[in-house]
Amino acid sequence: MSFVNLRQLAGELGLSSSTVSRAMRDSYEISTATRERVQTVARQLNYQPNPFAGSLRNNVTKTIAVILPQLDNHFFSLAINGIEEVAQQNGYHVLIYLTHDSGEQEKAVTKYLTSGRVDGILLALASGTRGVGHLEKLKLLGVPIVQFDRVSETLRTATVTTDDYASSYQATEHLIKAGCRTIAHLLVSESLSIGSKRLKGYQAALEAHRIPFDAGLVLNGRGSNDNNLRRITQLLEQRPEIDGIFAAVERLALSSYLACQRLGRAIPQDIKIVGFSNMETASLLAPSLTTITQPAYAIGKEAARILFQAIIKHKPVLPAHSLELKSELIARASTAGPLR
Amino acid sequence: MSFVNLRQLAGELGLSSSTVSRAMRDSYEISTATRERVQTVARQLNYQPNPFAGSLRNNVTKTIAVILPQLDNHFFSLAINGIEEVAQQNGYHVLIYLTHDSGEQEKAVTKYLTSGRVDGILLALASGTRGVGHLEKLKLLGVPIVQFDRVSETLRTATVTTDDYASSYQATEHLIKAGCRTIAHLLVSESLSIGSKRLKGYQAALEAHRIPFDAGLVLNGRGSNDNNLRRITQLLEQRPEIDGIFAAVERLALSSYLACQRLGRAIPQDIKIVGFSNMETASLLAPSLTTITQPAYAIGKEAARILFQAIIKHKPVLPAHSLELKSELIARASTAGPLR
DNA sequence: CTGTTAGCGCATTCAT
DNA sequence: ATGAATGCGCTAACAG
Repeated sequence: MSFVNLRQLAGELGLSSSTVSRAMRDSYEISTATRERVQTVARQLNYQPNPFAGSLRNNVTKTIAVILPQLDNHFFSLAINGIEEVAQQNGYHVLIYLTHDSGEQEKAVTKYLTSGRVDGILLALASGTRGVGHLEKLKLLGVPIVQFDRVSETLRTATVTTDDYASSYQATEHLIKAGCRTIAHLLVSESLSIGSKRLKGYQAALEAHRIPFDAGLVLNGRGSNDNNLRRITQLLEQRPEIDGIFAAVERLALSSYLACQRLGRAIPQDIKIVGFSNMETASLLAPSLTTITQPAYAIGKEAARILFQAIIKHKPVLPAHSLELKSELIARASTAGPLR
Repeated sequence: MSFVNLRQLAGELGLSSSTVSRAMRDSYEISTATRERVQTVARQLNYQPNPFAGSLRNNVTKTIAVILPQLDNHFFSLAINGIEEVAQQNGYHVLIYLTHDSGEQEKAVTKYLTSGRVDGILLALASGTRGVGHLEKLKLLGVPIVQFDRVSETLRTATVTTDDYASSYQATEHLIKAGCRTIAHLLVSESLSIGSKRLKGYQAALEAHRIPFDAGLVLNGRGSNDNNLRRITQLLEQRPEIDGIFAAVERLALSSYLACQRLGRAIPQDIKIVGFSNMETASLLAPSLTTITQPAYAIGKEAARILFQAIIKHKPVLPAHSLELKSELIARASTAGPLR
């Protein structure tokens, strides 16, 4: 597909292909004169080395894979921005795979990758994943993996996460201090690390403030947004004493916001909401929504950075390289101008 | 990197590598017995063909590239969802590149791709792009390109877009019929196809309703969100007679929404806003915001589909294959419950 | 400093 | 129906 290959270029120059190869790679054993001549002609002929020949030869693909549940989520969009930037800096290419939170799809994707297609993997676990055998296999094959945000506890790799426990504790405490006594928790899949950690932070804050934990206030937000909206509305109707909501992910925060609007529950006078959200504008559009914002961009960057260090140094990514970044609780003083 | 290659597998089976190769590809000249034996053992040994050897041999990469301005935008996130789905269906891998709307970055990316790294390209043009020479070169090399959403008029390829002109006309007319007489237009880069088409739709609607066009009401929304917010606020202060806003992209719609809030302009009583937005929840969070929603997911799917047809049939992607999909104007009856 | 040669893993002739 | 030989484009070991 390239117009000209190494041999043709060498022919044009009256040199052997190995000399040209070396000249192109700035080898020390090539005279400056020939190197420059080679590179000039290469540019003229628009020579581009075939990346697959190189990969075949060197077992280096200059490519990483990013495996994600979805993209309809601000966290992941921002994370990819960070990943892609670091990848470009390192001269790497980024393959993207979406699992739609299905364990099966995740397995299928990892299977593609057992062929040595990539030098490393960045992974945010699907909520539908049960075992991690497919990932262990990849590790065994020597493919470095760095997990971010949604990580498996059993798979021993470096991880980049946020302070899920601490920020959830803080969020719940924020509600308690604002006077809430009956606080619902909208959960992501419990099998997900972020799910259980955020739940634990919520429970711990309740306990610290001597509020009994009530499992009936915990709603597992699976399924479509519409479905969640319905179920949240139901919960709020059944338990009218609820005066606070802590939502563990963006879409549940928004759904609960809508549910309150529809039920005519004034926010934040009548009921208060705190939710994880990385949508820059969400907290602005919904001024009464207090948000926990994760440094999504930084998480992507750091995860990629850790991965590249492992790739370049040919060292495994150890759990010890893990990082936990801080989220930010943004409590808006709902001071927006008149609306409606 | 794979544990076992074709030769080793052949050795294990007591066959030649060529037989095994044929058996794996279901060649007709292999007995059913051996074929099944081969495939069983291959599965047991977890044989995965080296994709680069295949690419080198066949000039087929099973990979496409998606080049985008950003990802901090709902349209592109959704589009990728569609693209990735179609790619998976066709057994293809997806490389992603972000240009951050810089023409230079776009050039750099296309340069990578002149090496035959991909079988085809899906492109949403950077607003910073001036010439399309870099893309012409790719076309010349025989790499099929399908443009979507932000397309160049000069580069002759298939495009997948929405009815930018018609929906902008409709949006503007919606405002006029709602009683607006002084309608501001918040524009994306004029050099972008979507920019000029949406502007023209706006102008045509004004003209049809005998409202003179006033260039002072057109604001070119470049730069950061904060910067845009400031400039929009300024415009609204300088021209208090403005009673309608038509925003050509999501982030400008949100910024204008915020600007109105801050200035204490009641929406929609005092001032009405219509904006392009693909954020499912935006129009819900901001019930008084009327939105034009593009079928982003479908656009991604269609663009990918057109590309794969070209790739599979080894035919060029002609402009004749272009598609224009319909957007949807969602005028919310602002019936949300009490808020604040 | 430069050329010759071999081999990465696979698919595909061409033989048998 | 199967095997032997060749080459895709490149790099590196081994000469000189």
